[in-house]
Amino acid sequence: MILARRQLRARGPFSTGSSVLDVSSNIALLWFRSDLRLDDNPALTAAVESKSAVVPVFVWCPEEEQAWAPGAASRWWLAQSLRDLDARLRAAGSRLILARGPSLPTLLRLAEESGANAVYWNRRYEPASIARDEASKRALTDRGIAAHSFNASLLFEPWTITKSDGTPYQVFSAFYRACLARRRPADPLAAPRSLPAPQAWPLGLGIDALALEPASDWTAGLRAAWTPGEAGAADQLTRFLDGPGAETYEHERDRPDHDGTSRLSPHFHFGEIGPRRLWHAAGERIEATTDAQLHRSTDAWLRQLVWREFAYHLLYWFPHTTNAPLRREFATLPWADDAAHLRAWQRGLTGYPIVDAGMRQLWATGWMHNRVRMIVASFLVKDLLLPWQQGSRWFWDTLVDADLANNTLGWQWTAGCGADAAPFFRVFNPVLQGRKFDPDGVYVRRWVPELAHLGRKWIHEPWRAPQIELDAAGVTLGAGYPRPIVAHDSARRAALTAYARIGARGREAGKTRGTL
DNA sequence: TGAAATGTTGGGGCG
DNA sequence: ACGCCCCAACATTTC
Repeated sequence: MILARRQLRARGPFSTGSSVLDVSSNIALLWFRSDLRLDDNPALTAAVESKSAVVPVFVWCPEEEQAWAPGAASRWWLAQSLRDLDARLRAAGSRLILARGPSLPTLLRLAEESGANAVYWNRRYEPASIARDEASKRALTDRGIAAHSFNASLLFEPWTITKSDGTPYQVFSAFYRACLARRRPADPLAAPRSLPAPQAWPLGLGIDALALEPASDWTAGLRAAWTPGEAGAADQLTRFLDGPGAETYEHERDRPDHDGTSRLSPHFHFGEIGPRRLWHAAGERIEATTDAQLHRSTDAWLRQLVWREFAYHLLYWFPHTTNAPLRREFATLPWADDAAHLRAWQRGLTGYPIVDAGMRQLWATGWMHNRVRMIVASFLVKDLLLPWQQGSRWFWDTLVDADLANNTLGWQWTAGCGADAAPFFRVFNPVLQGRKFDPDGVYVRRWVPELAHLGRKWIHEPWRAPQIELDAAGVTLGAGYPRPIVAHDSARRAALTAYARIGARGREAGKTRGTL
């Protein structure tokens, strides 16, 4: 701390930074990855407390994510978030050094240039990241550079929660109970006021050199919808905790026509806010009130937070599930191969208004309401019988909150092929779901302007509307707005038939195993 | 975090 | 008044 203050003073307006008194000459790299915040950042706090000068670095290397390099929307967010992080670091007397990967050689170069003898980072849990980080830790240590890693992004790291026989949980409710039975997560750490700067900064790139943002600017919708960065995350949390949605979250979160969700998912993905901060805020709220509904609502969103933990748990223990079903027998399901159907789904031209509204919200804003994600996912997998991997790939490329663990869990849940998955016979009816969760059609009209003048009675099934109503609303089915690309009732029956065959095979296999 | 099919019940119209 | 039928509303089962 003393060192920090001394250096801050030395970095006054007339200082070049080279006159800093340097006693110990300990220098630490702080390797930012998906923890783009100063608040509750254990690696950052540890680096500062180690009495080292701190060199914050971010290394861009999508190749190391293997098949799952960030998509365009995610890269846009990353660029904004890195700018924000750099600004916050500058306010604390530091700055962010940007570099292009591969990570390990880049860290070694930066360590050499800055004279660092330690690297601090917060752990990631994707299979490729784990392998990369373990190799990096070994290589750094071999070269006499200390490597320290921490947990910033989970309440409970995946290997700390197992059943009594040591195997991972595969059922959410049991996992949830096990989490609640734990000692409560540590309190969040405060952001350091200042970061001790080194005498000289290593060479870094400008953000444009990382080419994160698209060449042609289609990001107006993203910019209108989001404020990436730590302050944006904090604002969003405040809005959510204090806003009218807070006490009614339990039900409001299912209403895409309202604003009842936290909309924190992209902030979470990039680590602009951590789960301990949210857990802590929830705890304070529960202690401060006796309102039963507020309790239930708070429980409901902590439950959502634990779903996120469950997703990381599953990804850690079953890393192949990003591409292949956890329940192997689902690989043999007779999936369709229909490029036109896939394209109609992607573009929001299926003829089912709630599905199309969701897909267009995704395309325009990089985000989709969670209830609608379930509806469009069910439609792709059950109505179109297209492989869930095609859906997860599209979400990956278009979501600003694209997250390997959450995306994998969500799609395997929908397809019924994952841990604690939806039962195969659960097929969402897009008309009923629309009526139930967007009863006035406000959400549909917002994202499907062709239907803007259609009344609430037919808004979720325009193909059944009397011609006179369609004319009055200026809707021309088949031209302005498509007719349904499949009939839901027959599509549903076809899916049940296909899935039932898998079910029979699964039971057969189970019987066989049982007799062995 | 579903929906359809099927079963049950009870009120009211009506002969 | 009574029994029969219809059917809405709700409950249960099934996919």
